[in-house]
Amino acid sequence: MPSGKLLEEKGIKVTQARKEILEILETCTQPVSYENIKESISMDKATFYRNISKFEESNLINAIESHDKKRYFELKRKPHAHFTCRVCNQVECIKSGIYVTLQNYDIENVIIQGICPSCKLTNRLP
Amino acid sequence: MPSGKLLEEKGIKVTQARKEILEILETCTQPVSYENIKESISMDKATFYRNISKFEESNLINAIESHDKKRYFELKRKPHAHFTCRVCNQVECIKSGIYVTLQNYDIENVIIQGICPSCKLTNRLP
DNA sequence: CTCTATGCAAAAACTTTGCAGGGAT
DNA sequence: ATCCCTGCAAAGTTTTTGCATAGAG
Repeated sequence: MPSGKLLEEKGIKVTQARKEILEILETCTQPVSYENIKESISMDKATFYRNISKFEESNLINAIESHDKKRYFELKRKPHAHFTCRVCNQVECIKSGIYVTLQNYDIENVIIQGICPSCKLTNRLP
Repeated sequence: MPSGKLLEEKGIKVTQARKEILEILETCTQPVSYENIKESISMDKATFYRNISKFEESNLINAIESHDKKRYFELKRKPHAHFTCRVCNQVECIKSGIYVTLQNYDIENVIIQGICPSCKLTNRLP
């Protein structure tokens, strides 16, 4: 979906900065931090974070906190879980069937922490 | 278990500060941040965090990142999941049966994010 | 005596805020 | 003209580091 449409649907004013952020998020298959994209986007960090906040309020994106104290963002699409590796700090989407329910709670995201296969194999241990 | 014993077992030198941290962690039923306990403990934050790092290396504790960008710590006891509320930011242990497995990954913790029953009821919405 | 732990102050890292200027309607 | 967005710089928050002193064995 064109990013302008997505914004209009949510009643968010369409600006260049907002379209750029959404286009990045639509392109990426994994959640990204500001650091990940600051090279490929011409935008001040204040603008980035202010717009991210707006997107969060409008329920457009998820934020995932990693061990490295950065926040990683993704478009809300199909619900799925995430894995964060405590060695390499990467955040990865886990599409395979993980279903969690908790009575009386609204569940918005599930984050699994541990060591990813690649770090296990190469013995990049903590 | 007396906190001194726990330290000896792990080959960590026993000090007053370390015993105090462990005693707090043994007392608390939910994960705590430095801010949670800084009133009830007479210890510099540098000492606190340095010892927390040591405990993490020795696999004595878990750390959970919350939406508020603080880290919450707990003794490693029986494996269990955690819930973090994105409204009140509290971290809560979930004892009920949540079992997650992922081939080739080492899973160390599961964090469920969303809105807790109390915030749902009182409509303390984001 | 030696080696590690502690406290204080300063640094670091990520995110947020204040403010003035710009754009869009 | 008004309202909100943007960029820059400065502030804020949590955690880490440097350094001198204190403490344990």
